[in-house]
Amino acid sequence: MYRTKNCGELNINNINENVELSGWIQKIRNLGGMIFIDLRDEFGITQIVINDEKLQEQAKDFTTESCIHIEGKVVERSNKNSKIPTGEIEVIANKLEVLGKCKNVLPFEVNTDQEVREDLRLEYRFLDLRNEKLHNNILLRSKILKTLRDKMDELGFCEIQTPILANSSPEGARDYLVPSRLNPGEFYALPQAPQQFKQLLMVSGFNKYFQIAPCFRDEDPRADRAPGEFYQLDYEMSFATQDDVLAVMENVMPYTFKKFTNWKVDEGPFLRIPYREAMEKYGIDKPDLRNPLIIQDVTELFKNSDFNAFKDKTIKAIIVPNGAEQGRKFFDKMGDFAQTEEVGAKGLAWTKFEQDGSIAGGIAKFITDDIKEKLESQFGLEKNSSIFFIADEFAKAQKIAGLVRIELGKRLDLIEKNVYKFCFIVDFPMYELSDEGTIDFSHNPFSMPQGGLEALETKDPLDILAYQFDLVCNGYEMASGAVRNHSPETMIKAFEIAGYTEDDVKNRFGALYNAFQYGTPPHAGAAPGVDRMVMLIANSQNIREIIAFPKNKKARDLLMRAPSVVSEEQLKDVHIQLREEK
RNA sequence: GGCCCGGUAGUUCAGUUGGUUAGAACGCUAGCCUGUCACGCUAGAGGUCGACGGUUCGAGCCCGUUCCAGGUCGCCA
Repeated sequence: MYRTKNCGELNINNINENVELSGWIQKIRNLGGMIFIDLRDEFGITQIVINDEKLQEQAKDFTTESCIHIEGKVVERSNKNSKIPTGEIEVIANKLEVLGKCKNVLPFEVNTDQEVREDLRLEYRFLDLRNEKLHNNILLRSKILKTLRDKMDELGFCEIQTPILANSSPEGARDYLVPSRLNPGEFYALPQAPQQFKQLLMVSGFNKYFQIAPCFRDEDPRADRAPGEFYQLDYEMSFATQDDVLAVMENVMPYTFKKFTNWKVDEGPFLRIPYREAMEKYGIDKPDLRNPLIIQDVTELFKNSDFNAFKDKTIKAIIVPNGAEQGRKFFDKMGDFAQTEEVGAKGLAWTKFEQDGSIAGGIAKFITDDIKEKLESQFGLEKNSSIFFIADEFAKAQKIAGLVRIELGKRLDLIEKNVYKFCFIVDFPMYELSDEGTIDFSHNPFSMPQGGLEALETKDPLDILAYQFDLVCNGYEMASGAVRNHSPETMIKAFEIAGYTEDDVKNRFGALYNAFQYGTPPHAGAAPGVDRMVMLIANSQNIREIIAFPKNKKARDLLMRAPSVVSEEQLKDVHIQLREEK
C-alpha cells in the first residue's frame, strides 16, 4: 500500500518501471521549472523529479523531514551522481501524498555535519535517530546482538532471563530501589548484574547459561559509561576452569569484531598479563597495548644518586625511542601535564640519549656513566631516545607513570591505528587495604581464591590472588569474570578475612549460601559489556552514540522526561511519604 | 561532592580595552530560476546575550550567586 520498492534499491536495471516509494524529504531543490526531492528511508536515498505543474504547486508546501509517498516512473538520469548507489536513476513523480507533515522549523538540522548540542539532540532523539550515522549505529548494535546470541547458542549456551525486580545486594554500587506495594516498607532493587541468579542456575544444573542482561547501577557516568542502565553479555559455565571461560571470549570477541570491522583484530589466545605485571609495565589495569611504550623500574640505578628529587623514592622510567628528536618545548609541556592536579606529579624529570651517544638536557648531569651503561645494557636504552623519570611513593609513581605513558602515546602519535588489541588481566589480588587500613575485597567477593581454603587459612591476605580476570581492548575494560567460590566453608572464611561474620554472609547472600549446601558444581563465568563492545566496533568515543535512548549526565531521559514527579496517590500506594525539602 | 570547559538568532559559532543599531554561516519565509544533487541569485523575518544580583555614566564582555550542559576525579562488588 505504501511502497513497492525502497529508496536504496533502484538502479539502472529498473528503468521504465512504475514504482511507489515512501520516505522522508531529505532535501528539496526547487529550480523553478522543476523540483528535485531527495527521498530518504532506512535503505538509501532516491532522487524524485517533479516536472508536472500541478504537482509542483502541491510540492511548494512540502517541508524537509516530512514523510511522503510518491508514485512515479524510474528513468535514467541525464546527469548521474556517482556519490550514491541510486545515482544513475531518478523517479519522475506522477502522484504525491503527504503521509506525515513536518514542522518547517526543526530544532536542528538532521542531515548536517555540524555538531549539535547534545541535550537538544536527546530531547528530540526521534529526529536525531534519523541521522544516518546514529541510525546505522543502532542497526549495527542490532546485528551485533544477533551475532552474539547466535555464537553463544552455537557454543552450547542457553539464554535464561533473570528477574529485573530483584533484591538489593549490599556490596558494590548504589542500587536503584523500587518500593513494594504489597509489602509496605520493603523494596526491590534492580539488579546490578545477574550475578547471584546465574550462580544459582549453576546449582540447578544448567550447564552453560548466558543472557544479554540489563544491569542497573546508580552511579555517575563517564564518556564510556552510561548512567543508570547498561547491558552485559553475561555468561556462566559449570565444571569450568578459568581457561574455559577465557576461551569463550577468545572465540566470541574476534569473531564478532571481525564480522563488523575492517580493522585488524587480535586472534586468540590473547596475551595474559598478571595484574601486578600490568601495574608495573603500564601503571594501570586496563593497558592500551596499541601504545608500544612500557614503564620500567629504575629505583636501584639511582640508589646513590645526588639528585634530591629521587631520594628515597620509587623511580619509574619510560624510554621513548626516537624521542631525542623532540625540542625543549615538548619536555616542558609534558612536565606541565604531569603536574596538573589530575596527574599529581611533583615533577617530570627527563633527559636525552643523543645520536652521538651523549646524554644531554634535563637531568643529564645526574646520569653517571655507570647509570648510562646500565640503562643501555639492562633497560634497552638506544641512541636517539628520550627518557622520562617519575619519582614518588611506589603506588603513586606507578599511577603517574601510567598516565605519562598514555599521554606520550597520544602526543607522539605512537598509538597503532586501525587495530583491536585484546589482552586478559589475570591474577587480581583477592584483597586490598582500604584507606582506613582494613582488609577489603579488592574485586569480587564471589571469586575463588587461588589455593582455596588453605591459602585463606595460611597466607597473608594481601598476598592471596583470586581467579579473577578482566578482558581489556584498546584501553577499555571490556569484561570481568572469575572462577566462583562454590564452597560454603571457603566462602565463610573469605568473608571472615574481610571482616564479615557467618551471619553476615547468611543475611546478605542467604540464597547463594543456602544453595551451596545442596551440591554445587565448580563454576566460572564472565560478563563482557555489550555497550562498550558496540562502541569500540562503531569506533565511537561516546557511549550515548550507540544507545537509542540514552540518559544524560544526571541520568535524566530528556525525551520522556524521566524521572518525574508522581501523584500523591501513587506514592500512597507504595507507602512512601516524601520529606519536606529544606 | 571536587576540579576544568561551555551557555549569544531555530542550529553551529564570532563578538576587539566595558562604548552608537549585537554579526556570520546554515536553516526558515517570499520572489526569480528546467538538470540540481552542499543548486544558484535577490530580499526578508528571526535575539530577555541561561537566570538573578552587583560594579559602572554605560555590561554580551568585569564581579558574586544560581541554573543548565559536557569532560574528568571521587564512585563504578
